[in-house]
Amino acid sequence: MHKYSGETRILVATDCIIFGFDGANIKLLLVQRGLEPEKNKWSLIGGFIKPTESPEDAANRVLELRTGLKNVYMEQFQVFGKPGRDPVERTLSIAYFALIDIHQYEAQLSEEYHPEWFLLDEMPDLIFDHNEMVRLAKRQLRYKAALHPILFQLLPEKFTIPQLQALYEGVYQTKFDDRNFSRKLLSTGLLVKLPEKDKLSSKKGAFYYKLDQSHYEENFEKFLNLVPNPDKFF
Amino acid sequence: MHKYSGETRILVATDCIIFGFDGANIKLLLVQRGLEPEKNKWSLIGGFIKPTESPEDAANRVLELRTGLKNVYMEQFQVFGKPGRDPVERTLSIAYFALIDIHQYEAQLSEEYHPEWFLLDEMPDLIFDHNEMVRLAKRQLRYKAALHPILFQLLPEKFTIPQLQALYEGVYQTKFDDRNFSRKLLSTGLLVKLPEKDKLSSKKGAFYYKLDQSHYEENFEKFLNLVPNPDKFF
DNA sequence: TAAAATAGTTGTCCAAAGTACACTAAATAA
DNA sequence: TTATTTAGTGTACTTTGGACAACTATTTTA
Repeated sequence: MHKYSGETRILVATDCIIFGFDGANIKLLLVQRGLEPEKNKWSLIGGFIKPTESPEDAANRVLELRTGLKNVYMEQFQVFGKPGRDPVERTLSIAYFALIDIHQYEAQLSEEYHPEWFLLDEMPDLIFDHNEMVRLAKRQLRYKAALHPILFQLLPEKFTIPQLQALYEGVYQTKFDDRNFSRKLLSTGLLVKLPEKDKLSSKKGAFYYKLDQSHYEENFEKFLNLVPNPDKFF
Repeated sequence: MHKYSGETRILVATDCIIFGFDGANIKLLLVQRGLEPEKNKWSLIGGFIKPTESPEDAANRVLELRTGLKNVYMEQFQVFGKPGRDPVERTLSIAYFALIDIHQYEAQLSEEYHPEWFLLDEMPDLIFDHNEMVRLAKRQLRYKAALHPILFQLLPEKFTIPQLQALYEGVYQTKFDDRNFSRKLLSTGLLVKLPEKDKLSSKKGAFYYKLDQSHYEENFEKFLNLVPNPDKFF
């Protein structure tokens, strides 16, 4: 089974930084660690890679196991591998980040592991180097969202322009000009206007939009500029 | 020593996609694999992680061991971890990409492992999934170089504007307008003009420039736009 | 019925950046 | 001295980005 001789095999885990949006705030999904050391301390959702699965498969399996979540937008983020990062044993972690619409997945959240959503500025201290992972993932989210339309992954299928703007404003912790924002947004051609309105959040009501899926996929790699002066936020 | 029980430890390697520039062409540094299977077939520079070193340390150690190269610009790129990617044994590879000035490091290249530089379009077939790694790294290079001034890492300390332009044209396989290119470039404030000229490549001679190092480091994260319509190249 | 709140459109002004192309400058070679 | 080659600047036009004003529309509440 060990065919390359003289080399050391090490434990490899995946950890997932899960960003969610509930329509008003951006949150992070955490669980309480189930084993010693640091049992019951808060942590990212993670677990070890099995011999027959790819890291992507592992990340998805662990995510479903611990939270019940499936078919979630996820991308490989970064490897954390300093010796000593896990005090128990040398462990390498492949970090992923995921973006989800909190309401859409609310029902699925696992009873067994009771994961909880935390506001970004009300987060508990995390185990190991997970605080650092989160810090870097937040930065990465701002970076990538300034270039590509990934934040749509945080919204329900139908959403309003004010909702989308609130989301961007949450990510960048700033206000954008409504008029310029909606003008830019509509000019991308990414959105399809629906006949219905959302009447909950305002008196007038805001029209729902959905993504033009094929246009979205074709243009995902193209640069977008919904965020003014993005580099000042990193 | 194994403290988390019931989990499988796996081999972890680093592989490095090393881009070099010799003043005219972009090349890739490859070595011939020293062990079975696929012995003597061309491969990226890689090796296994030792128990006490971080992945970054491993990548640097392996790079120095196999090529003699030290203090090279390197960044973490992507993990390749599909089971079966190495037919011998499950191996996970953390891929890095490195950028170097070929002439600067020419003397250091290891005799023992005789690595060789290949033009991108004259590359031999590589072992395992290394062809795919190279394909993705080329794409990543184009992506990142469109946003940040990383290509300077491929040039000697003193370089001319025409050299730099040739480099960009090599990366994007296209021609840029000389006049606009140099004007954009100089307006970044990244360059310091030197009193000497390079008289080798032209009659008039082109002034040497060097990087304003502190300005470079401060602005590394800022977006730059030396490449017109960058997204058409991905 | 009027005031208030939010959604959404349009327009204007200004600055900065992108692009095309003509031109000048410096050195060498014939 | 003149032609040639390559380096680098200038100029004119267009496009885009961003700040902000004005106005309309729709519904609720006082």
